[in-house]
Amino acid sequence: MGVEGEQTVTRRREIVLTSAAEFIRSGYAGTSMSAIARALGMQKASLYHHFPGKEDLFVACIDEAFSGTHHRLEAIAADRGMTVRDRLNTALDELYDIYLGREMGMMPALIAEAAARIPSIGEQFFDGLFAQQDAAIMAIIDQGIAAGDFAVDNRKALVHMIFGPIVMASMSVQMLSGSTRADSLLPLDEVRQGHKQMLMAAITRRG
Amino acid sequence: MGVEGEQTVTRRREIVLTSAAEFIRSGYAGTSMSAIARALGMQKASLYHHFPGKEDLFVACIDEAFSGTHHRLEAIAADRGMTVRDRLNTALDELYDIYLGREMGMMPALIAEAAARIPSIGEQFFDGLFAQQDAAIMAIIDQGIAAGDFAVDNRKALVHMIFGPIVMASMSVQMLSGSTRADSLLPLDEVRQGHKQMLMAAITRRG
DNA sequence: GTCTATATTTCGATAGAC
DNA sequence: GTCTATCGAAATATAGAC
Repeated sequence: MGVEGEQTVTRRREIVLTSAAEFIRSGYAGTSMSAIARALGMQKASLYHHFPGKEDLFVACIDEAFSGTHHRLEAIAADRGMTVRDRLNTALDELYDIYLGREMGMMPALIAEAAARIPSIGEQFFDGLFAQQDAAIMAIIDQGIAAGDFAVDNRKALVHMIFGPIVMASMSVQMLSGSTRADSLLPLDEVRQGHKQMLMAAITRRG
Repeated sequence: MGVEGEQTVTRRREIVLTSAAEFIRSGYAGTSMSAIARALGMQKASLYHHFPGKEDLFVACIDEAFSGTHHRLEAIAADRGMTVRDRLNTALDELYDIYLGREMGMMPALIAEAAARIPSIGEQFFDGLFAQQDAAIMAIIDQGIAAGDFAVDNRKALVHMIFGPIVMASMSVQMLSGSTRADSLLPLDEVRQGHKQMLMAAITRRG
């Protein structure tokens, strides 16, 4: 691949990252192609040269947001230099860092919103990229079950108890983005530590 | 209050309920005043006779969605005909029925989206109507703590572990609204029962 | 690959008759 | 209280020069 090809890839990725930030802040319908072009410092027509339309650009944003996370979780699951409990703890920290650091927790809400306009998008990502993240986390928990450390009654519910509070924290951050009292109303570190501790307690095998 | 007044109240409530359903399905920016008027079988100009603008109509939808829930939870907390565990269990069922029955779990996502356009809305409802629901649930849990049945380390995290999975389930329903495999991909009853059991286990005092 | 200019539709909101 | 008609702005998307 030559220099031009690499630059094209970089440019495309730059567009996707900027677009994702705009979608996260203003929603799918609330983000215009003009606003994205403005944030990139380019003209709207130039944006349409890289992506055929708004829907395609949005799908690219979802792929970008979730594909990387999936692989990072799998790398943690494969790291046998840690105990299973440490692997799970590291994976949960990774999820919090990614979901809150880039406000990626708004993505499920965005997809739910866009699903009314782009029918295929909902099932495609619930059963695709979401399922991959679920599987990566559950793989670590299955390691703990095999080792006799963990016990899980309801796997589907556990997934919701892992991702639900993280997604809700991200939405709350967005909700309070214009508030000066955001830090006191939503103590993120406290919620994060408490969430991790309650999760660990919930799956730790007793006896 | 005369007949005309009552009809006006009813008409206003009818508009709010229909609007809320439209906002939930298509998002704040994605829902036009024309679409709401069409769903009501009236003209757009008639809609503007009842509400001065889209923002005011949206705020009315949020109030309608959350004010009733708050009072129903408080009624459960005050019912001493049940054990504390049964009160909490009933309150959680009430939350699931309301949040999933009317897809009210999309409201936090809607408010997060609208917060970028209506700056006051985020803090107002996080610190207002949300906080009232949190307090109503925590009041029941505090009854259990006082009775020696429950023990809670991190109250903020517990609130996220109660509402997070419910909100996420509601968003997933929206996400899969166009899917024929929704029931198998998202077994709502299974998730609900598992969530309740894990919550109960997490706050039950041991020893 | 980026630009200016524009086509077409839809948006929130209003005026005024009835 | 509901309607028809309409305004100005902004939306997605395209045409075509450079």
